[in-house]
Amino acid sequence: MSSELPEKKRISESTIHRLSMYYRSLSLLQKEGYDTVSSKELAKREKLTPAQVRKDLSFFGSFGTRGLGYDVTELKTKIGEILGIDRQWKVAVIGIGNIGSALVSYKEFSRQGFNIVKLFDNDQRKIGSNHKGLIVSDINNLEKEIAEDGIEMVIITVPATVAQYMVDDVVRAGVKAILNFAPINLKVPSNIYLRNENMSMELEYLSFAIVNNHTPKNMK
Amino acid sequence: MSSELPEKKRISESTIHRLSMYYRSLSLLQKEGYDTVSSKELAKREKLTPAQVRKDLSFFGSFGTRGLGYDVTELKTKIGEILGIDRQWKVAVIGIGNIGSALVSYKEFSRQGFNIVKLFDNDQRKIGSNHKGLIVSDINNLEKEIAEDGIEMVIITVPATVAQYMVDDVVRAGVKAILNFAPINLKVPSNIYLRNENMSMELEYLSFAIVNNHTPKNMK
DNA sequence: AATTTCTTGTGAAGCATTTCACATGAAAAA
DNA sequence: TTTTTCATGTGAAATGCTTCACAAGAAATT
Repeated sequence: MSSELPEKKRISESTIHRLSMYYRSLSLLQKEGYDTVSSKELAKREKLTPAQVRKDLSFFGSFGTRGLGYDVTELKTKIGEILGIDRQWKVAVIGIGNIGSALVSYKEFSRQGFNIVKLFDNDQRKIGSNHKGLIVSDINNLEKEIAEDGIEMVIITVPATVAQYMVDDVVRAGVKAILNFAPINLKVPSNIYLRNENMSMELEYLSFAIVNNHTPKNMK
Repeated sequence: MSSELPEKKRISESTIHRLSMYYRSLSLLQKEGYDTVSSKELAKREKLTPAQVRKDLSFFGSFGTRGLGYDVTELKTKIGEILGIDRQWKVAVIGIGNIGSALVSYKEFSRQGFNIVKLFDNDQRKIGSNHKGLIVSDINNLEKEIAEDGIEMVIITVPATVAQYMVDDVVRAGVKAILNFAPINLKVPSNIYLRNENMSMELEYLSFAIVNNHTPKNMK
């Protein structure tokens, strides 16, 4: 006999992004001293509709009180659990160039529980150097060190030409998710999560908007 | 008598992002020596469906040849025109901290025609310093210098607490579009385009995916 | 205690986006 | 030249996402 298959709710990417937004608004509301917040207020702060807020939350449960709204601290905790940021994540940065070293000092990451604990580069001049208290490791030890440290997420900021090799290495090392800044389409096994961060794309969107006098439904 | 109102096709954000992707694939195809490409091949490279590719392009015209596909160079040119990257854009970076100074050296920007021509900071130690051949200006001259140079886009990489002031300044100076890295919701007049780049959000998405064993339709 | 006010949670409706499927037409092959 | 193959462009169908609208329930007010 087998247990029920877990119901696979298909949550959209947009919903997850909005959860991140709610989380940030709730942190602010907390600081501002609010105990409760309505979907209306939350929506206003994030330029959304109240229905959207309630629908997003409804995928995960009922967190509010009718007539009153949501308890700020409680909802923040709940969303933190849903997003998996109620814990600390070990993250490695691969490629300590301009972007890579900027990310090492990026406060928002650690604030959300993403702790950069290891840096890698292939440049002999960089290996051994200190960035914010971390020593840059040789990229040749990538697989071994990632596996040893139990690192689950990596950020890839190497040139496009070598990014795929890095991916292959970290996948072998047991990494579960990759945030890629290299402007290239990487191949990963289907059980590995990959996101691409492409900052040029955002400027291209703006360029398109200016040139075409675009009136979008919602600018992100 | 008045001329016809221009037909306001509502192009989705997704379509525009995919155009950026096609553009990049076409650049690569060009380098690889291909003269033509089918929607099938383009789709394969970007992990999309051929129908999606054709539909996206169809919003802007008919660029292909039946039985043959698209001329690589011609399509690339067309998409470049649509995205408005068939020209050079002057961009200023406001806030020369970790992220800001990394972006100054970010090659992808200039490669797509986004030229960073001016840097601003409020820190006396940074003002006057040289980054990749550019001298950091005093943020107090923001409005004047942006207007003088005819800068249309700015990238904001200042702390969240002061970002709104910067926005107000550059809007007065006549900037048309803003790419914001500060984790805050900025207010802009409705004729100004604003995009927010939030790198933590991408890690949060990955975190969610790992924790919930998420199977998304399309990981971006 | 009864009434009013407020706000959630959620099916259903309304929109938007993606995919299907095929007529059309160009190129390649016979 | 004729036939076959290939691949576009596009209405229509399917799917997915957002908004509506309201019953239900909790708090505040009378």
